[in-house]
Amino acid sequence: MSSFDEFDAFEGASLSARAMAARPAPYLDGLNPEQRAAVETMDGPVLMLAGAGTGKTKALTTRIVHLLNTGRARPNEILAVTFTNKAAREMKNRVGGMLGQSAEGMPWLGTFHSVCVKLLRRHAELAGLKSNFTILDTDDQIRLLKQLIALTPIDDKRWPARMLAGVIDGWKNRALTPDKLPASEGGAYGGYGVELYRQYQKRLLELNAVDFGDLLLHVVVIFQTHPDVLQQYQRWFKYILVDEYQDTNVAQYLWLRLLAGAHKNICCVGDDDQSIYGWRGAEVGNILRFEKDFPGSHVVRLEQNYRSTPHILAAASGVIAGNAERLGKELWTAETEGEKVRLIGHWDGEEEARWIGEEIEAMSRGTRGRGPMSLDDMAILVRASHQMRAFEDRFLTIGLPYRVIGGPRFYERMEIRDAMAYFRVVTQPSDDLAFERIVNTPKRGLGDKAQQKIQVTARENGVPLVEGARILLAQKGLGGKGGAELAKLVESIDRWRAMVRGPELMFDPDDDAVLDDGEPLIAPMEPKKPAAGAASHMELAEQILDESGYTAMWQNDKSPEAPGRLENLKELVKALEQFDNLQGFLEHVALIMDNESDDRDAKVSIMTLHAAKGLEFPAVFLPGWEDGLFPSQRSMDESGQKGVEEERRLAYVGITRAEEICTISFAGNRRVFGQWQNAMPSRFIDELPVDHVDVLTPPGLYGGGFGAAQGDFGASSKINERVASADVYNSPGWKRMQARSAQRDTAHSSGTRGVTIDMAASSSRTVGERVFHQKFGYGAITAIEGDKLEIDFEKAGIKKVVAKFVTSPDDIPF
DNA sequence: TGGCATTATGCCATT
DNA sequence: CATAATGCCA
Repeated sequence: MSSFDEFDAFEGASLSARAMAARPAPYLDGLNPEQRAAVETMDGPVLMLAGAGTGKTKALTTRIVHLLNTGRARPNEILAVTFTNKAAREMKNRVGGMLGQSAEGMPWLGTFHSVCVKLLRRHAELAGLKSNFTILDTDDQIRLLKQLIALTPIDDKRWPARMLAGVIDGWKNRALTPDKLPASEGGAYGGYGVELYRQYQKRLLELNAVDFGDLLLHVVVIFQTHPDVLQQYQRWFKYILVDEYQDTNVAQYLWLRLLAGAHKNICCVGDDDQSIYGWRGAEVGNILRFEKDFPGSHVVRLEQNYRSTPHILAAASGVIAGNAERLGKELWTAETEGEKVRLIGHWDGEEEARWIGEEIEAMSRGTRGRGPMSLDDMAILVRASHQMRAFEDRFLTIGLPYRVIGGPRFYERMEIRDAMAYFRVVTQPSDDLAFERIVNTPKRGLGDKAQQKIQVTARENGVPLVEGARILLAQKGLGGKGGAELAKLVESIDRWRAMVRGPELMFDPDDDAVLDDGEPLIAPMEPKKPAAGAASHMELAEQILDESGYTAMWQNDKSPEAPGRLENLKELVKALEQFDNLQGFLEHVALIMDNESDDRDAKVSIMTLHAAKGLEFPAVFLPGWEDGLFPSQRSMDESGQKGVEEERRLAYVGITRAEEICTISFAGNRRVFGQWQNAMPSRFIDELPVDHVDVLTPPGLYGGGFGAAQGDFGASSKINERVASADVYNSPGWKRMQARSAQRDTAHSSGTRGVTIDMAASSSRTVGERVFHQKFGYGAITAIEGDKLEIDFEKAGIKKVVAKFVTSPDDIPF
């Protein structure tokens, strides 16, 4: 029983009686009028437009507490969904803190995906699954798709499986099942997209597996096709809260609308200016349309910012004002003090990293007029993860402690995935993908040929691969070393499977109980089996890794990373401790893709702008503000003006992370693909309101043009102090910047090292460029005449084609 | 079948 | 430049 059940307000009271029992609500006192309105407007649809730093989470958590305190709902009758585990965790902690007890009693507070897993486990059979289905990761997904593509005439060189995965994901985000796809999608993936999608879904069911998109999609389909099931949940979830509503995709939107359809007690919190996930299917339209979707809704605007100084807010506002479709919010603050946003240009990316490193050291020593600052209070927010390297390199050489947030994830490491595949083979008899992964890892002399035989036998008999292997062995179809090894493996798998703790429910019946009229929420369930004693899942895990020879494989490996991998495996087994069984752990890993490092040492944080959403730091560095990098060329190519707007929102998110000091920088030259390119300052820099910006003069730019050779004042702290305190908009730097943006459209090159490519010219074709043509395939441009290109195609020879029929090799020709 | 060298390709962001 | 994928050879 959860601690919430002892919460005295609920004891034996009927809903109406509970509702009337008004209790003191001291927690409301700390709220401003708007926040208070967002909390107290409990019935009916509410849209909370919450700008950055306006106390959104506070309002949201207080609302939950208020719902509980006024007896409107019991803890397990509130559905609260977020996008990230971090957000869910924070909400749980804060609600728990306000109530003075653990919030474990809120089973339906979680991410969209984790809530959907719960729902889907209960009703798996309605989707053609068993309740212990596996959640595939991207790797498995790609591998499966590759197998299916191999059965079609499609050339997977030209049409990579990755792309198909993206296409299918897009469909799932829009809640489109194979038979609901509009005819316009028929041409996707060389005309085979729809059929491959259909087969992929079929194969997933056979494997008793789902991918990420399926978690939402299956539940939506179940709700749509089983009104009785939907109705139960409509009644069960008395109040619905949604965080980051601007990030919802079509599937999530439908899901919410279905669940809120009856009582419409739904409170969506979001900020259209922070919608930065369009590329993964988020529809800003959802939030823009809220009032139409839910007639009679209350709209509350949280605009008072408690985070940043006035200059930082003004800079952010100035940038975001460039966007057209906005619901319109203007952040304001009661604060009056504060530094302006700092802007500085550098010669190249390394110089930028060096300067930021020195700046951070200066701040942490407190030599900048303010007291010493902890490294924990500083962050570098980059547009693309590859930008992180320059900083890592630099910080390693100067010994500046840093942490990369959202870097390579623990659970994505090879050894962890291998180990997990072993666990999956043991717990999931039909998990062929896992079996394929481990059958020859460590090497067992089972190469392509042997694996093919297993596949064929399995297919002929219509059984999973492990069983296929068993049959193959019985038929003496595989001799020699490989045969003996395979026999040993199958034997081991049998032994491990016998040790797995017996079957049990994959969901927790305590999550809900009975509806108000006494009707059980879902059909009666088998009771949970008592915990088995002897062989714990941790021991089992260790045994599996040992007996399979997997541990030995790394012990015998003399590569430098082998010890680290063994260490990771140990950590993996240790992590098992927190779970009741292997299945539970596998699910955790599939869903919780973040690695919280609990190191206590102060470190600078390096992360992407996307990863920074929801965070704040006293000092923020925003490097790499160059056209093509930020806004990213790809985003602009793919989505045009809409792309630029999303990038602009990203800029807004970045600036609003800063509490006191915000430093934007750009570099004139940057190495991309091992080649030097020169770049122009980001168009967003022009949009910064001059009155709120300090232009710093970079070291190395005294005298001479922007591209002039740099002086060698590099590490001199004296110079740095001068630089840091420079306070002239009329500085050479600023003028130069203005000049540079004025000549934006003029072709321009000024490099002194290596090749320079003018980024502004990249929209048109150049001789020698590699391109792709729908019909002729790949080729290189040999000549350009007006809008016609002469191209030497690899397969089709030299042809003349109209320029608009060719694309860059990595673009998607639909 | 497994190891190595060469070659093509990619550098957006995530549950 | 760095890695994944491919092809060749022992």
